[in-house]
Amino acid sequence: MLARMSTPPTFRRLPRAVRERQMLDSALKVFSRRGFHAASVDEIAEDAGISKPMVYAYLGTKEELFLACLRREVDRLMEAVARVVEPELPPDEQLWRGLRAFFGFVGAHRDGWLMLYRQARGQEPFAGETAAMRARIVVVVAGMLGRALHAEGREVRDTELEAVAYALVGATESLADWLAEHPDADPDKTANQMMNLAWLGAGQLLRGEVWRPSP
Amino acid sequence: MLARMSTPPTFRRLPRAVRERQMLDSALKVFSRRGFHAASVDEIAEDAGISKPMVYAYLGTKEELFLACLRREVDRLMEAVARVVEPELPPDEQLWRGLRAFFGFVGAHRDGWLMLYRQARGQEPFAGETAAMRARIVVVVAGMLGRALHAEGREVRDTELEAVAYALVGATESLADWLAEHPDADPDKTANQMMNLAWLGAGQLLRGEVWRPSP
DNA sequence: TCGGCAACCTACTCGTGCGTAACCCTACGC
DNA sequence: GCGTAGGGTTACGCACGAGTAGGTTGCCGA
Repeated sequence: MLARMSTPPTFRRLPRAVRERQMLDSALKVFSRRGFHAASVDEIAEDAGISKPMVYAYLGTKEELFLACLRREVDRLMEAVARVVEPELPPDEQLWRGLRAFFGFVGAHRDGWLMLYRQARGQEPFAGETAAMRARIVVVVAGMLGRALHAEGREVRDTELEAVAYALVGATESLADWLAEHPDADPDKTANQMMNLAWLGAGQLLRGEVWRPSP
Repeated sequence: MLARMSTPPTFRRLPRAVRERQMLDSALKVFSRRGFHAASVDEIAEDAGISKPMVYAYLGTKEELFLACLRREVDRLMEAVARVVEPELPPDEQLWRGLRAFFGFVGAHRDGWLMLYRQARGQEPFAGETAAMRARIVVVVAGMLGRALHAEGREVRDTELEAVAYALVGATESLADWLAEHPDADPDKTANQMMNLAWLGAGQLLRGEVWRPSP
């Protein structure tokens, strides 16, 4: 049985680099849906169209595979944002471009976003990786806000600034999550909504206006 | 070896209700740190000071145990918020009280928050449970904003309102997460910051002010 | 005081899934 | 044409952990 079909090289031997990409693609697909523990290396190998020992030969243990996959997504996301945010631009334009790139990435790479946001947090060996990424982003956002306010002649305490940045990053992630679950939604429109909330809301807040507890 | 110590009833037999509480407490502790899959029923049983078959006898399978644990935390959180948010209050006062209760809960029940936020999302059998809770909260927040704006004579499209509510819930969660990792921080102060961001930011935004893409 | 129920245990079975040993086969350089 | 390196496989060892069978002990009411 299984006599050779008329096209012998249907199951081609492929160079290592190509196979590694395929494996990482499959790993992303499976890990992002199931999470680290519920995913099995067998399933990833099958999805990639090769057998399990190849995965171990090329990418190492399951943990290393998850990390390689995670790092690739972190790099893709950071690179997509960094490419459009030029340092000479005014802060609001930087934020706007960054948000567009971010939501664009989430819209185009649902799995990558789920990997970063849903799976890599909490699971202990990997939580630090995303936490570090988040921290970098928070610092960048806080910097933008700080510079924008400085340009208007206002100074705000760093801890205050960082808390606002933290909240804005969270709001952005939340909308990204919403976007990931509404594939027909428009990333640019979402970016616009977030930009409004960030620029008007945080700006006015940091400018000194406050809501008073007892009316 | 291990001859009976001088205090025979040190390891007391306890009524079922008490044991179940202890088990759920231990389950929360272990699940919130390790996640569903990495946690073992043996570890939970050991932490609770009993043996594994007791867990199965009282709370059922591992999945049912996780669900019972999760539902208890959902109920606690919702109850803590519902207790202070009286429907007759003006919307801003409702939001303020709700935020205080929420951050208070997170500060006092770190594990409960991690269970809800980090572990129960993404892991497939349970994701729906927290998603439903989130959805309820988003609707409530959107309702508050809508009523507040209505009182000022403004109407905003429901989708717009929901997106803003989604972002605010995300911002709140993000600050809660920050709070959970800074045990010395003050929940009330965090609630105040979030209140400012929500009330000033979202309010002004929904009132019609926009940031324009090209300056 | 004595049955019996309910709390609790030890000691298994058995499936699942990571990681590997030991092999095959084809293309390409020489 | 032939050896070898590298792409590929099957089939297994082995550990860990969910879930259970079956027994033991203490408490409480009649």
